[in-house]
Amino acid sequence: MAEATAPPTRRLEILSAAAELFARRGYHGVSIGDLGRAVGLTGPALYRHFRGKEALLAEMLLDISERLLAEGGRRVEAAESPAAALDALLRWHIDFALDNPALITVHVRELGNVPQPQRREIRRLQRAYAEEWVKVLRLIHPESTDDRARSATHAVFGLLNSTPHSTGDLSRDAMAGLLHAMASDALTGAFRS
Amino acid sequence: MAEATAPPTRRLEILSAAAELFARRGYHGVSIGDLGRAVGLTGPALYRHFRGKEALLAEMLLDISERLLAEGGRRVEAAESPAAALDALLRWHIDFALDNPALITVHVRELGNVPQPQRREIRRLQRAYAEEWVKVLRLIHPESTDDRARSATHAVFGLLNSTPHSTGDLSRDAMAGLLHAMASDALTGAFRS
DNA sequence: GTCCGATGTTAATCAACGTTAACAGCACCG
DNA sequence: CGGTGCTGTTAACGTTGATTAACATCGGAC
Repeated sequence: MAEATAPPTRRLEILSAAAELFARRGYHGVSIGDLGRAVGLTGPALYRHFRGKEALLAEMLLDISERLLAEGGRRVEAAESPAAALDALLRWHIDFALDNPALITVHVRELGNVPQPQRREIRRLQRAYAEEWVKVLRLIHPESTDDRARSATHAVFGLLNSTPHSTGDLSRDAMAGLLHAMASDALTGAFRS
Repeated sequence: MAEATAPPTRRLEILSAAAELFARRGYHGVSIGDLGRAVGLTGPALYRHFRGKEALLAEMLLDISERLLAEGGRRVEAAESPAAALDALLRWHIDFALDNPALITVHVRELGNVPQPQRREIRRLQRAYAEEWVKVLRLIHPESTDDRARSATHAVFGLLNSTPHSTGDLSRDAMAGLLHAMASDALTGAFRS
């Protein structure tokens, strides 16, 4: 009873459905059976594609962290000034959050459920991504401190990542503009002594 | 083997420990046994104080929502101008978040695990609290829209509630000041057309 | 045409969990 | 004193869940 189409799309299809379910009900609130059903399979079928539930989550978070860091770093390097770099980071993060609300939610909430070997690596990537922001902020505000820049960065992440909880009152473009304006101003406010 | 002290403190003690555990590992990641152990009891002992695990969570979220709304409303009424009201809301929310990081985390993440009769009530309270912010923002920016004010409010909640994820680089006072500055500026940025 | 690897399925296993039952000590009231 | 709640405990129950085993199908390589 295999589907006519059995491409390597399956893994991605499962990851995508899992992101949605994990975001809505939490990692422990979703069973392997739920996951399978979401893509038209039975639970055990997932073991043909992933080592287990934890491995699935780990791969999901690893992928998100890598994408955030890679593209973030790319845009910073391409920028011609610290201010432009910050703007590029802002736009990248906003686009990612608006395009992948479920991924952002899981990324923020479920790290604690990833087993240790991979948990470390994900944390490393998350930290490296945050440090991109810190680095740029320190170039713009050399008179401040790393600690302040780090706290401001996390606060802005909180602001931008809150998107998934917004019930979509605004259009995507309006929301992107709003978040950009708010985050920009928050970041200048963070360094006004 | 009852403790010498068996005051009604027990309920609060359990709720407090539960908040900490739920915040760290998520509702489904904490067992009744874990909960009991955290206060020096066995799992089944909890049923002397709560109807069940869901009821415990419900009571916790209900209490948080009520406190946020009650004190928020009080401060708004006591304020002499919309600007002062906004400032009061800001300070109240920041104080609450910094003093109760675990509660804030659970409040944001675990609504979905509350069973239906009480879920509705909690949502109602959360909405009412957010509408306090919206109301004040609309007084300050009558030319804007409710939708915009609502989205801005949720974004600011995200910013302020991100505190628990900050690894405490700054002192409490420094953090409070930083959050206040960032949120204030974010909210003016939200309405600059 | 046959064989094989990839991809499914159903049935079985084993642990964990929420909850309830049965029982015990303690404080306090008469 | 004797009883009666209140608050614990341990043992037992039933369910659910992750994982594995055993078995089926299909498409393509030879």
